Amino acid sequence: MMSTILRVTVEDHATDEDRGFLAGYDPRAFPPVAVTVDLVILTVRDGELCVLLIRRGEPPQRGRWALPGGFVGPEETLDEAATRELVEETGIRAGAHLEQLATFGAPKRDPRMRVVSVAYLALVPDLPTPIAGTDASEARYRPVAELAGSLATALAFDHDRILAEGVERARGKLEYTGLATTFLDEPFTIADLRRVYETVWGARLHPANFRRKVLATPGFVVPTGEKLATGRGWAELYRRGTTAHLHPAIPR
Amino acid sequence: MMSTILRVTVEDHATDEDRGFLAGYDPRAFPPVAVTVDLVILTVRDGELCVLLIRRGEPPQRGRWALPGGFVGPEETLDEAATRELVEETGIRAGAHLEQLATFGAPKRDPRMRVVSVAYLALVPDLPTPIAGTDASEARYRPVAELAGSLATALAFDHDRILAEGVERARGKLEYTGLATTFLDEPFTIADLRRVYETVWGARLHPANFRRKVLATPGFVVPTGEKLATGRGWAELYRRGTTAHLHPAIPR
DNA sequence: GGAATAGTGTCTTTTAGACATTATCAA
DNA sequence: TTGATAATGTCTAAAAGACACTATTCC
Repeated sequence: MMSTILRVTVEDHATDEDRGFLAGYDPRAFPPVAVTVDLVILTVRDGELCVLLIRRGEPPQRGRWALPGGFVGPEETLDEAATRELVEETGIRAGAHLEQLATFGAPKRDPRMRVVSVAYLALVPDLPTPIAGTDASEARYRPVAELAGSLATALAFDHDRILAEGVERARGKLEYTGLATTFLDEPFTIADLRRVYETVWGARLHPANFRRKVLATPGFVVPTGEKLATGRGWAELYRRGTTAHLHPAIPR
Repeated sequence: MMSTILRVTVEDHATDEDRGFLAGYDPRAFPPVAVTVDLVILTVRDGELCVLLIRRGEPPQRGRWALPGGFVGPEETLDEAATRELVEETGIRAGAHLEQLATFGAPKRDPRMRVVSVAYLALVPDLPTPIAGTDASEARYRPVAELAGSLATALAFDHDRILAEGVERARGKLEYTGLATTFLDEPFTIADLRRVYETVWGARLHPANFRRKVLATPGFVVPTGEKLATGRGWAELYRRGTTAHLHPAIPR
């Protein structure tokens, strides 16, 4: 699993025999394929789970909303390409979570040519303002609930399905990891964290039991010792912990 | 998530505007990339978790052990290519589980050219005898424990890492799905199922508690009503259920 | 003061973990 | 008969679910 900080190791696997063999090798014998990364960038904003979409400024599918993404450079690893796209689209350099989601490569998913897209899932705090790129006429966070199931709001290519897998992955990850904290700006309250779960899962959680579970999990959140007067009452403030695995999981 | 039975939907996303745009489009403008599928085919044999490996009969990396795999055909989806490879290598057509694992695309992972490999994970019963393909001089199930960490037994390319991710995915999946049954021939006993867990996890499980947990999970196993005199004592026989999700998970 | 939310404590239910006992079959 | 394993039942510990209650702050 890929973590917030990427460690990239590229090894050259060629042997001496290989190098002789490779002299007579023609890469163009293979049918042309392009490899891209597409990003499902999720955040929680105003009590809604939102995804960063761009409106396509050029054909194909001009004017349709789509997931941000782009081609993988000749010297880039997949993780590097995904990180680059995340920075380009959101400006975020730290505090986000990025992991490979799945790869989509149906023959006709892009009309231009065979395009194999490696999808990545990013969880980011609400802070960032999206940045419109050169090939995107517009970039916006849009609530996932607005997009679900409606033909009128269908995304370009097969991005509806990629988004659905990303959302499902994110929902599952909250159960057994501490990644919900990556949706929040620091510091945050236990209630903030609970609202993240409630938003992503679309379900109400019992405040007292949720609090007990979170605080009983070592490394999930770190108390700052400070208190915040917010709305009615007050609340203790926390920062992100270093949680790897929640055991047992938070019941959905 | 991909299940045992594949449902493949390929859609053409081209619009009218796209078709005009595509007339002036040159796919060869992109640097050559090949897309392959590599399979981590796991089974439990003689109390050991084993993976199907082939010995490479041609360069590059001739003579090294590697995961079975091959190029994705121009008209194939990724799932179709993985299914085809699984059938070619094992002869299995039903009863196995196949899911996409992760995609590996570091620039120099294959010395021939940029190769992006979509790895799949397959869980199969012990039945099959591996089939050596045209480009494989030999095919064998080899215990995963034999391969772990030893430089002398390192696999070709980055297949050690792919294997490691496959094994870790399989271990995790046993916790919260009923997929352990796909390692077994039907019918099987609860003890057989427990030995699958013990083998994959490398840990001893409490027989009585394991039995209670499995039988308390609806749809995990289906009793046949028959009993088998096996070794010391006797045991009731079961078939695979239709379990989707184990809740709560089986504690590792 | 009233309303809303944060935090604390406790009781019940469920499930895992551990263990004892019986049943069955092979050597 | 003895030993090994399958199956059953029971006790304990841990965790979730539910609920009552107090504390604090804004209106």
